[in-house]
Amino acid sequence: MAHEQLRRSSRRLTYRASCPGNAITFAHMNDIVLALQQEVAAAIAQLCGQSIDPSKVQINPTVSEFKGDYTAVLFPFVKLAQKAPEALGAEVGERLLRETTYVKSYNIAKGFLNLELKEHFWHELLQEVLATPGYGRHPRRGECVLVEYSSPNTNKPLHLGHVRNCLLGWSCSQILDAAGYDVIKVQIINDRGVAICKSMLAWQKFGQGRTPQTEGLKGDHFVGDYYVLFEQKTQEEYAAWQQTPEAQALYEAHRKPEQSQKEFFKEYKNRWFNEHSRLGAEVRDLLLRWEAGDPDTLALWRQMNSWVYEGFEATYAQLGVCFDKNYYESDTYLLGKNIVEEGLQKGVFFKKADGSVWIDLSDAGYDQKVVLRADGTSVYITQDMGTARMRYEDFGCQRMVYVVADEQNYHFAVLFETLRRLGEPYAEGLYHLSYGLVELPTGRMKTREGTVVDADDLIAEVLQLARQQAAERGSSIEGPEAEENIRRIAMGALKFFMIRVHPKRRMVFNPEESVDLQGQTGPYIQYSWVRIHGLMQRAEREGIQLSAAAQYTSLEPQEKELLKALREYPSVVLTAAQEYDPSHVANYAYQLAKNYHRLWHDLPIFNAPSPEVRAFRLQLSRAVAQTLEAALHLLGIEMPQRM
RNA sequence: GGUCCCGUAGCUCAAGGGAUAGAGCAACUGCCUUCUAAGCAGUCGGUUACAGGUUCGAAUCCUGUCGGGAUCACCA
Repeated sequence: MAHEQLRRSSRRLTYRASCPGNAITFAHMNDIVLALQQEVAAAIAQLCGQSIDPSKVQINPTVSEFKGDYTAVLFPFVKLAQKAPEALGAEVGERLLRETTYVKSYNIAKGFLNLELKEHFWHELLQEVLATPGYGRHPRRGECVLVEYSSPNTNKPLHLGHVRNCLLGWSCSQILDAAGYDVIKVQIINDRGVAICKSMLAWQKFGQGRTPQTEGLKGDHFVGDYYVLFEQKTQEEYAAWQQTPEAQALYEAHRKPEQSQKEFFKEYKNRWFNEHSRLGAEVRDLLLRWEAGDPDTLALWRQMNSWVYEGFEATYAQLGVCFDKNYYESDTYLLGKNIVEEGLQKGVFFKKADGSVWIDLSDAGYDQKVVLRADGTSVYITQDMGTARMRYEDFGCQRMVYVVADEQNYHFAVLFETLRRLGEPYAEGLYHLSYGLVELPTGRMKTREGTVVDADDLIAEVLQLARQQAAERGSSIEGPEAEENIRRIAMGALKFFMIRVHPKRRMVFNPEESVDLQGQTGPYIQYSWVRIHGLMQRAEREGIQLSAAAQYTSLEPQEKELLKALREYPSVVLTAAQEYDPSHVANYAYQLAKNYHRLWHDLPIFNAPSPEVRAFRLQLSRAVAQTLEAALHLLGIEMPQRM
């Protein structure tokens, strides 16, 4: 099957249009940016005599070249206030000094009003982070979101593309959960059709009763091997057929000018398979028997699929993903016909002379699409309509997210538009989380060329790399704990590598270089956590009191940077949820870890010059560790105890 | 050909319309007798594909051009 990952969207369904949650912008209380926005808006409003929307006031962290912590951008208001930027800044700055309890000083550079905050603000911020259980998690909204991801075929093992799909789907689910939604995770398993019949037939003919157990193979690989074997045998049959007089005659009769025999037969293969191949005929026969419910065929089908599921479960367990419900194409492939009937009655669909049913989306920039064949059987989109409604009936989710590669953008655009015209109640909440294919440096992965990167192989390789690096470092721990640490590091590296790039981007994976463990990586972030973990253990051992922290008054820039980063976390989660984009969380965690590594290097923590500085830095470290752990948890990355 | 997506350092990627476009990798150079060097710091590397436009301000928004990809099945 040409498309391993059966599913797809369009950006025309923008978040804003489809997401009612967008209106709720929860931020934790006393947020400094919200407060500054309001104060600045009020100050400008007073100056120019008309009300200003606080959300239009842009507040940024001050760039390092200037003195200050946060900067209000005043350019947009100079015309309104009819003052020079500097004068406007001075008036707003003075008012902030007067009216607020937290602004210590200000300075103006062009239209930028740089604000320096008083020390007590930083202490309060730190205490709030520490005192908020699940800091960064948002209140429950009582709204349900269903996320579909993975969507495997049962004729072969999972590959690199599925890994990206699973990691995106999982992290997106975690992020939506943290943003306050009730998330249902599902997969649709493509368990029927020609592909699995090929594996079945090959096993029947050549398997000689072998099983995954007798061969010592994972079930999905075992079944996949028969799929490959089928393709090999077919190729052999085709090669032999090409030598026959019948084939030669066809070539002479139908060749295009200048077309070589090789090119001709390459093009002719599908037709040959359908019209001449003995194996092709047998597969079609098997599929017919499956559809007729032949008991032997169904028994074989169940047997082979159960082998595959065992294998999938093992891979999912390695990836740390799971599902609340599985949907099977064998259950859903006949669905949607009643919807077609409704659509005809509503006049959304129309019937052609041959009896096939269509929808005309040309006014929306799409084509006419068939939704039911002339013989009354379903097509892909019919099933998807049926499945969508089934899910809505199962869970009542107003929003459903499909994590599917971008090659299916058109399909999902059409599906969503169709459901909208049918007036389905969840239609506005449909979203296709469309991600770019993972490519190799040589281009797209191709089954036929044997360039598919297998998921299990990939995981094994990264594990091996992490093990090797741990050995080189002369790890201080051994046994099961060491192995668990290595597993977390390896998977952390793999997951961060896949998630940190924007979903929509195609990404290139170079198996030669594998996955880095240094630099901008998962282990880099884990390492900063491990450092803190070590400090905390020591603090506990030595019974260090942390209550003196508030006595510390002259904060270092490195400390403020960390606190500013901590403040951002809840809004990062929200943005990631709104945009269905886990890469925001990944890049945030990296920034936070980077800031911490710098502080670690620049400033003594345990050996700080005074007990209150030590207490403050330990508390700050704890807040960073807590936030890093929470952020990585959203990506499915666990922390090793030691590195 | 129509539609959609993408084009940022040699490579892999960041950057809510905001100040001098940032990281990592690769190459070179420093830093372990102080909390773990899977770390830190430095050097090198950019006309953000190109041309216009909008704006106080554009990698970001608009138009066009060029380049890459996907898709345009009564396949799933």
